[in-house]
Amino acid sequence: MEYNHQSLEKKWQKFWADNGTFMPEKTTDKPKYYVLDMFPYPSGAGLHVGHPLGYIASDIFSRYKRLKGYNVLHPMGYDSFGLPAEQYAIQTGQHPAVTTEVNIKRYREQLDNIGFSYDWSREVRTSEPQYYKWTQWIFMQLFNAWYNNRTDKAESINTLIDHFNNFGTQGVEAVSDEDILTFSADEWKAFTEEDKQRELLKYRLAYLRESTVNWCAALGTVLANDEVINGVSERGGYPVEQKKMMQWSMRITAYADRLLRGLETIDWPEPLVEMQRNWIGKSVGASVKFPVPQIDKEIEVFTTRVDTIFGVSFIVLAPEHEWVDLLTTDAQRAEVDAYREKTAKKSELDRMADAKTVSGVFTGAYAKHPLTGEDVQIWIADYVLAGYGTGAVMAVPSGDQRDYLFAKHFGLPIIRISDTQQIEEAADPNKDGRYINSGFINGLTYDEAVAAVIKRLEEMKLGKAKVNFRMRDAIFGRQRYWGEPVPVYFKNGLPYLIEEDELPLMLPEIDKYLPTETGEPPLGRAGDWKYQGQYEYELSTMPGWAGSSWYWFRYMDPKNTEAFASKEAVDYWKAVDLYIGGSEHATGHLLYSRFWNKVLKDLGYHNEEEPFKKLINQGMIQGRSNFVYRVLDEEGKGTNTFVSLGLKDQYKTIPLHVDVNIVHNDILDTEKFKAFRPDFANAEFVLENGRYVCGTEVEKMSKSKFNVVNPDDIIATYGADTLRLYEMFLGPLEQAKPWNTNGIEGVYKFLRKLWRLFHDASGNFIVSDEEPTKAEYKALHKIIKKVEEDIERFSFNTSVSAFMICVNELSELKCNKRKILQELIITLHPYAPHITEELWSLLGNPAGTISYASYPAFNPAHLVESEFAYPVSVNGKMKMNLPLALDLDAKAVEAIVLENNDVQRFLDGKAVKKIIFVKGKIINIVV
RNA sequence: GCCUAGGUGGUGGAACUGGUAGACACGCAGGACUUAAAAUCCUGUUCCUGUUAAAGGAGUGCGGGUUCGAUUCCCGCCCUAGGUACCA
Repeated sequence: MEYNHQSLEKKWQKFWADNGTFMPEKTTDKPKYYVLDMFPYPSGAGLHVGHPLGYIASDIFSRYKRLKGYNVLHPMGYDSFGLPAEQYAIQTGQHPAVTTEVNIKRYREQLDNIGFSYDWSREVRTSEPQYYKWTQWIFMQLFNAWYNNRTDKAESINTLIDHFNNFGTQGVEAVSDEDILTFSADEWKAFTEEDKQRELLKYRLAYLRESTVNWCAALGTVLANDEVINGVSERGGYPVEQKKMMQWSMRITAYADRLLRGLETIDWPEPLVEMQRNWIGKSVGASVKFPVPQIDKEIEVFTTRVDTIFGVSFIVLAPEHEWVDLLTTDAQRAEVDAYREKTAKKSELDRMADAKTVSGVFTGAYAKHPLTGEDVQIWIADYVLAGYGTGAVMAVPSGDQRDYLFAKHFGLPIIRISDTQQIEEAADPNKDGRYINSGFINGLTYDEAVAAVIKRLEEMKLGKAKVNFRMRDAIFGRQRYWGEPVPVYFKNGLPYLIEEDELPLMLPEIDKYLPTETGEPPLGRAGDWKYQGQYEYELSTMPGWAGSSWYWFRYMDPKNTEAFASKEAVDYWKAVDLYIGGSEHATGHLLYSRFWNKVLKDLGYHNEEEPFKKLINQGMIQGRSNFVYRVLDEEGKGTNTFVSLGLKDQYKTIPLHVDVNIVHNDILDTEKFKAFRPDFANAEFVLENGRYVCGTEVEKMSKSKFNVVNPDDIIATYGADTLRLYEMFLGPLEQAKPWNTNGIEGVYKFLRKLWRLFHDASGNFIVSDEEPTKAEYKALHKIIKKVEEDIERFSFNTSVSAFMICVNELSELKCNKRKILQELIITLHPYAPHITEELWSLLGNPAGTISYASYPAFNPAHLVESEFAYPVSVNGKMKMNLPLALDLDAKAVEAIVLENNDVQRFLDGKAVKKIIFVKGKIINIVV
C-alpha cells in the first residue's frame, strides 16, 4: 500500500476519539503536566492556516510529555461570548447562541482534522450557563472581598465589617476609593443599612463607581479605548464623547505590586514581561503638599524628582481637578471656564495629538512653597492628566521639558538648580551635579538630596516617599447582550448580590439585540426580568475577559456542579505548566487572569500565586499574497492580457490580487485562472520561460486579498502530518512569518520516503529483524538526542530538519530494521502522530499504545567513532585535516599531533605556544 | 522619544555555552529512468578571480575593539518589526 494519508489519518483520529486515548489517568503516580492553549473565539470565518501554529506546538509538547511518563492534561474549549456574534445578531435577528453553536461545530471539525491530542471530554464554553454560573460566582467572591494592606491580601468583607464594629476605621489599611469616611465603631453602628452598604462599596474588589467612559450615543454603548479611532467609533464611524457613568470596576490596582513582583517568578518571554511591567508602571517618588492659605487646603502633587523641589516655579493642575472652581479668582474665572470647556470636548486622543502645542490658564491663586515659603502661581493645563497621580504637578522648568516649554511660553521663571545643568536650549534632568539655589541641599549629591528633602518634608508633615502606579482599575461592564449577566440587583439605588443558590443568573431572551429606546443596555428589553419580581437587575453584562480569566481551573474539573473545580482537582493540577498563545493578550487576558488567580488564592480556593508557569508566544502567521499584472491600454483601461512578473516593466500594468490557491510556487495555473473569475475566461498571458510568474507581498491574511489558506485544503492534498511538520518547519515558533506553501513538498517527500523505506515495491510492509549496524544505530541515536533537546527548548523547526537527515541516512543504508523503526517512530510521534500510529501497529504493537510507549533512551556510546578526521588550524587559519584515534587523553593526542609530519610542515620550525582543546579535540595550534 | 526583539545565499531558515558559516528544505541548472508525463533517484548551486579544474580571495546590516579564533562577547552607528508615550 502506498502512503495514503487520507484513510490512515481518518482511521487514527477515529480510534483516538473512540478510545478516549488522551484523557488523563484518574489514579496514577506519574507526575502531572498541564499544557494549555489560549482558547479561541469561534468566529464565522473558521480557522485559517495560521491559527493552528500554537496548537500544533502545544500538541507536540503534550505528546512528548506523555511519552516521557507524565500524566498530561491538554484540554480545549471556546471563548464563546463576544462581539461578532452579537453584531451578526443585530443585523439578522439570529440569536447569538445559534451562530456560536454553528461556528463551534465548524471549528471542531477543522481542529479534529489536524489530529490533536485534546481531551475533548473536558471542553468548556464560556457562554454556557453551567460555565458562566461560576464566572458569576467568582464575581460574587470579588464583590464580597476587600484588600487588606496589612496582611497584603484580599479578605472576606466580613473581616472589615468586624473591624468597623469593633474599632471603626481606626487601624484599617485598605485599598479603597479616595472619598472614604473616617468613623468610630459607635458611629459605624449608628449608620443606616444603606449608609453601611454605600461605605463598604468603596472597599470591595468588585465595585460600582462613577467613571469616565467613551460613550457612543449612536450605538448606545460604551466603547473600549481601542474601539475608538480618531474620536469616532471603529464600527460605523459615529461620534464618541467622554461621559461619566456608573460602572462596575475591578480593584486590580490593589494587586499592582504583587502583579509586578510575580513577573520575576515566572518563565515568560522578556518582551511580554516588559509589556506588563510598563502597563503596571510603577514609579518611585514622593508626594508633596503645597499649602494654599486662600482656601485653607493643601494641593498634593506626586513627583519622581523630589530633589528638584527648589526649582519649582509654579504648580499645574489638570483642568478636571476638583479644586479648580474653588481656587479660581473672579478675575480669571471667565478664562479658566473657557479653557475647561475646550478641553472637556477633546477626547483623550485629541489631547494626545495636541501634545506639542502648549496651552494653559492661570487660576489667579497662589500656593506656598513648602520649603521656601514663597508664593507659586497655580495654573491649569491639559498636559496634566487627571487620572494619574494626584492630577497635579509641581513644575520644575529646569528639569522637565514639558515644564520648560510651558515656562518659556508663559514667561514663568526657570530656576537652575544644579551646577552641571545646561538649560539654555532645553530642560536638563541630569542627576550628576551638586545642587545650587536649593537652600539646605546646596552642595549635596542626588542621593543625599532625595533623603534630606524627604526627611524635612516628613518632619513638616508636608510630604513623604510614595510609590505610584500607572495601572488603573479595570472597568467591568459592557452595555451589550452577549455576555455574562452580573448577578446583582438594586434596592434603593444600591447593589446587592443575588443568593448563591440562584446561580446561574440566566441571560434572558430578548426580541432585539440593540439598546432600548431610552438608552438602556439591551437587557433592558427583557421587561419582566426582575429579581424576586420587583428589584431591577444590573443591565450591563460582563466584559469579554471575564470568562477567560479563570477557565484553566474549569478544565481541571469541568462537570462539577458544586464548585468551579473540586479541591482535589485543583490541588492535583495546580497551575498551567506550559501556556501557548499570542502576545496580543499581554496586557488584557494575561494580566486579568493573574489578578483573578491571586484573588482566588487569597480567598483560600487554591495555593498558586501564578497561574501560568511558562509561557510561549507563537508568532503570528501573516498572509502572503500573489499578484498578476494586467496590461493597461493607451487610455489606462485594463485589457485582457496579463504579463509575467519579470516582464511587467516593459508594459503599463496594474497589479491584481490572485487567489493563492491557484498559484503553485509562484507559478500561476493559467487554466484555473481563467475559471477564477468570469471576466478572466479569455485572458491571454505574456509568459517568461513558458510560465507565468506571480508577484508576492506579505499582508494580513484576509478573504479580500485572496491569500487565505485553509488547513483543510492542505490536509486533503498532503495530510495532517505534513501540515503539522510543515508549520513547525516554517521557522522558529516565536517568530512572525508569512505563510508560504512553497516548501511543503519537501516535508511531504520526507514522510513518503520514511513510508517507502519500510514497504517493498508492491507496497507490502517489510521489516527486518536483523541486528542494526553501527551506522544505523548512530543515525537513530543522533535523532533521539537531537529531538529531545529541541523539544525541551521549543526549537521544533530544527527537529524537523533532523528527522529528514535521519531518514536520508537510513535510506542510504537501506535500513529497514525493526529495532530502528520502533524507536524512530516514537521520537517522531509527537510531530506526525498518524503515520507513526500506523507504522506502530504494522510492527505488531497493540493499536493506540504508542501514546504511552516510553521515550527511547539515548545512548551516547552509539555516537562514538573510533576513526575520524577533523580540521586543525594554526593561529586560527584553517590548515589541515588530522586523522586521529579518539580514546586517548589530551596529552597523548598532543604528542601525536606534534609528531605528525603534516603538522611539522605547517609549523615550519616555529615553536608551539599553546594548543587549544575543545571537548577533547585539538582545534587550534598557536605558534 | 523610550522599551523589547531582530538584521546570515535567489527564498524559508541552521550554526545550542566563542571553534570547519550557510545544515535541512524550497527554487534553479544539468543528468538518469520513461514513448511521454507524473513520481523517484543522482550531481551542482554564497559571491568574486580562474576556460573546466586545481587553487586563491572576500563574506553573517555598517565602523571599530577583545581573542589564537567572533554570526556569537564589548563600544558606536544604520535599518526592520512589535509594544508604549504629555505618567510628572
